[in-house]
Amino acid sequence: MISSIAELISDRIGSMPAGERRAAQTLIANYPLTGLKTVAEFSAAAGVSSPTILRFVARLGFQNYPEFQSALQDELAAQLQSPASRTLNPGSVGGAASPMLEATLDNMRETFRHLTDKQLADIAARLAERRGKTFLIGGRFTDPLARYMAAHLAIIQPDVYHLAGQESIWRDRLIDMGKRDVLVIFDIRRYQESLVRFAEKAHHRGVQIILFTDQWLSPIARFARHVIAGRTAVPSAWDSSAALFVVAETLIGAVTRQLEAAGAKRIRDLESLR
Amino acid sequence: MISSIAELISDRIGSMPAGERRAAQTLIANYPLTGLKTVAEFSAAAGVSSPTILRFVARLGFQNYPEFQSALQDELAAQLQSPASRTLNPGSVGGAASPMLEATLDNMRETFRHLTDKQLADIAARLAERRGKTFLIGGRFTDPLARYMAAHLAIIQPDVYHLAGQESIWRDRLIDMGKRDVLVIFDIRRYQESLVRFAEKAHHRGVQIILFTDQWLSPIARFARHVIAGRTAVPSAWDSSAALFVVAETLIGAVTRQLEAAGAKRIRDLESLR
DNA sequence: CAAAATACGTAACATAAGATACAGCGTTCC
DNA sequence: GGAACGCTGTATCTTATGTTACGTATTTTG
Repeated sequence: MISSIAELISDRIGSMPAGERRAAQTLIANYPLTGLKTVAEFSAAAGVSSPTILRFVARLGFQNYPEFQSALQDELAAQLQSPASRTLNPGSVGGAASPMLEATLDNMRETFRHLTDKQLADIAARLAERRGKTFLIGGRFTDPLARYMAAHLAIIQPDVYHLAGQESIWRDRLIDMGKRDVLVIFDIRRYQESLVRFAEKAHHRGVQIILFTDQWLSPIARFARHVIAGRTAVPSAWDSSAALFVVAETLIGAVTRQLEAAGAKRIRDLESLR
Repeated sequence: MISSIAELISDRIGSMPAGERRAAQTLIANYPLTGLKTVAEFSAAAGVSSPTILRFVARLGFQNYPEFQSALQDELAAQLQSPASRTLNPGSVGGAASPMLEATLDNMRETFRHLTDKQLADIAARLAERRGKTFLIGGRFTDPLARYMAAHLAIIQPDVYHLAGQESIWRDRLIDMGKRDVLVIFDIRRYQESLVRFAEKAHHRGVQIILFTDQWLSPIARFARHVIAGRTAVPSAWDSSAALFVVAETLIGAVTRQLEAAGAKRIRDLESLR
C-alpha cells in the first residue's frame, strides 16, 4: 500500500524519463520542501524546465500543481502533529492503555510547543489583574474544566464566578459584565451554538475573552483576546481535554505565583474561616 | 533574542489590532502550515479579509507575502533536518511552563507505570456492567473530574449520576444505593472528612467504590474495591490532578469500547433527541 | 460627547503563477 | 541510414494570486 507521496515517487521513479527523474530526485533530496515552492523554483532546483515539473506532477496522478501542493501540505501537517513518541520508550507498556497515554503525552507536548511563555505570561497577568471580575464557562464536556479552574482561582482572588446551569441563567449574568471583566471559555468540537452566542454578546459588551479550544479553533476565536489551541486527538471515541486541562493547571500556577503576596494573605484568611 | 517567526509573533501579538491578532492566533494554532497556504485561504481560516493578512505580515517586518512564506519555509527546512530541535519550542525551553509540563508528563508516566492493564480492564468492565447504577462524586478540587467522567459515561449508558451540591443532598441519595451499584470517588489531599464519611456509609450498604486518589492514598482506600493512585506533585502551589484526569479519560475510552454495540445505538438515540 | 485617528473590508488592479501549444532534438527501431 | 516516435524546452496564454486604493465602521482621545 502506498501512503505517502514519497513512496509513490520511489515506486514510479523507475519508469520515468530522464528529466522527470531529475525532478523526482530533487524533490526526494529535501522532501517535501521543494514541492512547496513554485514551479519555477522547483524547475530551477532540478535543472529542468517548468513543463517537465508539471508533467512529473501529472504522472504522479495529480490534476494540477496546486493539488499536488495541497497533498504535500496535508502530509506535512500529519507529520508535524504526531511527533516523537513512536521512537520513544518502545516496549514500556504493551497494553491497551499505552496508545491512549502516548497520544495524550504527545498532545501535551504539541500543545505547549505552540504556546510560548509570553502568551502564558500575558494571560496569567490578565487573570491576575484585579480590576474587574472573572467569569468562567464551558461546553458540554469542558465545563468541568471551567469549574476546576474557577475552584482554584476563586481561592486566590475575589470576584471569580463559574457560570453554571441553564443557558438562560448565565445569559442574564451578561448584565454584570463590562470591559474591565474577563470571560474564560472552554469550547471544543462540536462547538456549541449557545456558547458562541454568549461569547458574541459578551464581546460586544467589551468583555475580554480567553478561549480554550482545539486546534481547529472554535468560532469563538473571532471574539477572543487570547486563544489557547490544545490538541485533542486520541485513539478513542471521544476527544481528549487533557492537554487543555494541563494548560489550565499551568495558568493556575502562574496566576498564583503572581498574586503570591496578596494571595497568601487571602488564603490565610480563608483558612481561618473554615 | 528572536529566532523564530513564532516567537516574533507572540512577542508582538499584544500590540496588534483585533483582526491581525486573529490572523496571528490562527497561524499559531497550527503553525506553520496556515502560513504556507495562499492569502485567500489564510484569510478564510482566520475569518478576516485578505488585506488584514497582508497587514499582519507587513507588521512582522516582511516586505510582501512571498517573502514571509520563504521565511516560514526556511524555518521548516531547518526543523525537518534536525529532529532533535523539534522536541520543544525553543521559546519554552527553560521558561516558566517547562518545569510544570515536564513534571506533569512525568507524573502521568509514573501513574501508568503503577497501573496494570488488568486493573484498568477490571475497572472498565465493572463500569460497563449495567446491573446497577453508577454514582460519581469528588472533593473540592476534584469534583470537576467527577463531572467530566459523568458527562461522558451518562451518554453511553443509563443510570449515571453525578452527586452535586451540598453534603446533605448527596447524603440523602445513599438510600438509593445498593450492592449492585458503583460509586466513583475522587479524593486527593487534603482529604475531605465529609467524603470519607460518605464513602464509609456507602461501603456499609454494599456499594462498590472506585477511588481516584493521590499516591498517599485517601483514607477512603480502606473501603474501596479499586484504588487508582495518581501522582500529583508539580512545581506549583497546588497539586496537579492531571494524571488522574488522564486515567479518567482512559477509562472512559475503555468503557466506551466495551459498550460499543449497545453504546452506539444509545448515542444514535440521543442524537435524534436533540 | 465630539472629533480625530486608526482599523477593517470591498472592489479594482497589476503581476506572477501555472498551464498549453508547438517546434527542435535525440533516440530507437526498421 | 532513414524514418518514426518520444522527450524536452521556448514562447504564449490564461488564470488567480497578491497588492493597493478608498470608503466605512470602530475605537480612542481631548
